[in-house]
Amino acid sequence: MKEYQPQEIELRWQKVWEEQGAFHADMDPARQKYYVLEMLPYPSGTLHMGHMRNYTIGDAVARFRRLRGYNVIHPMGWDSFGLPAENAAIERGIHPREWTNANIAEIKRACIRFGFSYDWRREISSCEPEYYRWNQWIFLRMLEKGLAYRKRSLVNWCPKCQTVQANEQVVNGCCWRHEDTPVEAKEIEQWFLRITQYADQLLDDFAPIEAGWPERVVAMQRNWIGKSTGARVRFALAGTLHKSVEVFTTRIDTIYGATAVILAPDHPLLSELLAGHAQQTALEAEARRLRQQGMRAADLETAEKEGFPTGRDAVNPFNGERLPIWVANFILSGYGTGAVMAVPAGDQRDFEFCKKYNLPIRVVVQPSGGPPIAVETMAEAFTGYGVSVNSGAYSGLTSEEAIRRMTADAVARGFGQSQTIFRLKDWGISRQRYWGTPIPVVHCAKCGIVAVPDADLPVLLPAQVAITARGRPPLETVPEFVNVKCPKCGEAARRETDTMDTFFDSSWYFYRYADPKNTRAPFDPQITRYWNPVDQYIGGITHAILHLMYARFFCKVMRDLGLLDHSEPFTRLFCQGMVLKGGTAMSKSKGNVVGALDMADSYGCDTARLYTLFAAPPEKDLEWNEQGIEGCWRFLQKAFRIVAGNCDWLRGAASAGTAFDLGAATEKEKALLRRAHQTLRRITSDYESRWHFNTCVALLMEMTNELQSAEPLEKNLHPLVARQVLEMFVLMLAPMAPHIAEEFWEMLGREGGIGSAAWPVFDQELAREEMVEVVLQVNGRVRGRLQVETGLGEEELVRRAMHDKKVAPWLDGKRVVKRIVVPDKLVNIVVA
RNA sequence: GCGGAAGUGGCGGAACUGGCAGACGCGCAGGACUUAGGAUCCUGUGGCCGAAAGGCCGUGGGGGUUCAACUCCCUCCUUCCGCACCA
Repeated sequence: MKEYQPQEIELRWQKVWEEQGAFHADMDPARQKYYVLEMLPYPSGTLHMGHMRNYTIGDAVARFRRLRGYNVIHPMGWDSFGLPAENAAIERGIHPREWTNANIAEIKRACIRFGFSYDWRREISSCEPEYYRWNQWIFLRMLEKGLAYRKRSLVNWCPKCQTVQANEQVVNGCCWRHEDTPVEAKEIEQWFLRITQYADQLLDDFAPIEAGWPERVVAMQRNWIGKSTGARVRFALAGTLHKSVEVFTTRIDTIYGATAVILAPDHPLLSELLAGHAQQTALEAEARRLRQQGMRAADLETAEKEGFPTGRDAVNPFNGERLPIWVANFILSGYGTGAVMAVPAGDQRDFEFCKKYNLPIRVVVQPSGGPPIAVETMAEAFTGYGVSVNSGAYSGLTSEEAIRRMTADAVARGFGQSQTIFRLKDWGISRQRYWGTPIPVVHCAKCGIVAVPDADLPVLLPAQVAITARGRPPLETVPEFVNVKCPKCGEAARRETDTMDTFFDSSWYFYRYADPKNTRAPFDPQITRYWNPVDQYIGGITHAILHLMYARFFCKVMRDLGLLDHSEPFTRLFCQGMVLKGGTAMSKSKGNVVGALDMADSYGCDTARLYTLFAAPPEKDLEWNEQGIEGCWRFLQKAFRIVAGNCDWLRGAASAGTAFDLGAATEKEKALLRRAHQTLRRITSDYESRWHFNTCVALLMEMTNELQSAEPLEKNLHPLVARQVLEMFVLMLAPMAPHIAEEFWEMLGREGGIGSAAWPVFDQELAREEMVEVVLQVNGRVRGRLQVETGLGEEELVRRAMHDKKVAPWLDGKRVVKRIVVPDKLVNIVVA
């Protein structure tokens, strides 16, 4: 008998698949499409089971959908621009392209070795001009629409990356790549994308797809966008005629309780307010200190609220009261107007600040119901809604009503307006580094910023550049790149030397997969109309905000450009858990990496794939256990022995051609058919919707155990029964362990490969149990069990239950109060 | 503080709309086959009491609803993740 030689089997089938183009998918309007996508990887050096888990899940889904008859597109490509390549280049003295392409080759080799069913004809690599020219094209369309613009502003500068990072790329005040290095505030002129213009859509468009997304991702994005509705109110500057300071508030109803106005330390009005102050210089220095403090976001939690009075007053527009204007470290210049009205009784931060500096506190909202609040005994602010008090004509109104009326009055009297603000800010995409897409504009002394004409795209990234990490764009050092003629006036001009954030590249790549070779457009809208949106996207939670929000933004922009007819790029999103070793995520630096190719060498990739699916449900973290994988290895061994031991007689019996009469089936035959169809029912729903691959594997293990106990099959089973059961088993196994499944299929004498097979058809009749075990309870406790024929009537069930010899003693001398019957499952007799 | 997820044997985890808690696998124990086994097969494996039959307890703690609760409600505790002075 043949032995299970996974490496041999796997390499053979991988070759067959490649020769047949088994995973090539082409547009076919007659067939229903299914787009499965795993987040495209950044080709860094290390490759471990953590990566492979992501692709294994996607591959199981893709292969299952193919068996179900869908036209499945399942592409793979490379997010190949980016800093690590450039840093590696600096360290090793090789070109980023060389480093990147070597890594791509390595990952691709592993993907092929794991048998992932990608359509490699659609492979893309974002560092190739064929791809990034369309980044430039899209950028120019955004420029035309006013969605890309240039502005000077404070940005997050990572000293290690020597470049700017977007707000989304700053984690705990540090760069997402260097979590131990705080970003610095730097004022710099750079390119922004107006993502804020889509803030409302980014929130609202979740509604139809939300069910298919992990809750926490939706919650995180909502949180990040941070919509807040309130009012902008203008406070006149006391002692001036027309000067004023504006605040934003969500609680205009508490304005009678305002006892100060507080500005951010870098509020633009501050220098003017301090002009002429006796301690002007000292206070300006103090403001600078507070501002620096604000940048260290990491220790904000413990940061004490600090501030100082400017000596100037503002006038409450509602009652004319003069309020001192303060400066404080906890007011953020980038949010709202960079200034607030301090209402200590109604806001905990204001409360703490006013307590510390002995500013007055005035209660203006009383909770409706419950004891009234008194200033003297107040331990914390009351931030809830209630009833307005001490608020002039508005006293007695509910908070909601007061907000409505006071906002309306502020508008009518000309010192306020209702306003919605967002925490989300525009996306800064300029990077002062080399290995990225050149931004296709020219700076002309005469014409200003001039777009590179479409006909001149791509603006090629020069190959020969001296890359050093010194904080200036490396492209500046290439005269033949920088010095150009202005496309408009023809005079000498300078080319833009910043490159794009690589998140630009990955914001639309899933459209390019649909039409990867297009030389006239990023993609043909006719083709993306068929393939997109992505039906199932799979990737790590790390991109919950970053990539996933940018991609949603791009989708909406491209829709408005007339390129797409949908508003959301990913109908369903799945975030897989990490693979851990020793409790932490695998990483080269921690030395706890389980190499993908090592696993393929020692167990074969089918076992490795099966184990990653079996050891934990896919959304949970998975602790890699060397002993655990043995179980999957044994399972495949066992399955192999069963198929190999029976394929000869089965193939011989195939020509017999007799029909099988179910009526004449033995108990063993019926039991196996029943098991097969029951397994099919459960596994189909587990593959389709629940994604509990761990239970899929468990079900197949049970089926194998049952087959094994029916050995010798030749003696115990009619060949048609054995064949049906084995073939069902093979097809159900195929999405998870595709190579051994192909081998089985062939061993069983089936031709054309699993690619031409269809998912088995469920047979209700065969799945039906003839006998069931009914649990007998007395007062809810199990006291006995009963074998009965399926569908037995309630009356009869109760009768048999009460006469059961184990149940009867518990009923003895008791009065039966109630009888509960769940047909085919349980009888519960309640006695008193 | 706000938002999200989760607490089940020695371990990873099952239990679908309230109906047998612990499927499947790992590990462990015993046995079979064997020169040998780290191969394979069989049996057992939540805790306590008991020779056994059987009984009692048991899904983070406490309370509740129900004939019946891992599942629903209240409350508390713990862990993980995200955001964090957002006005």
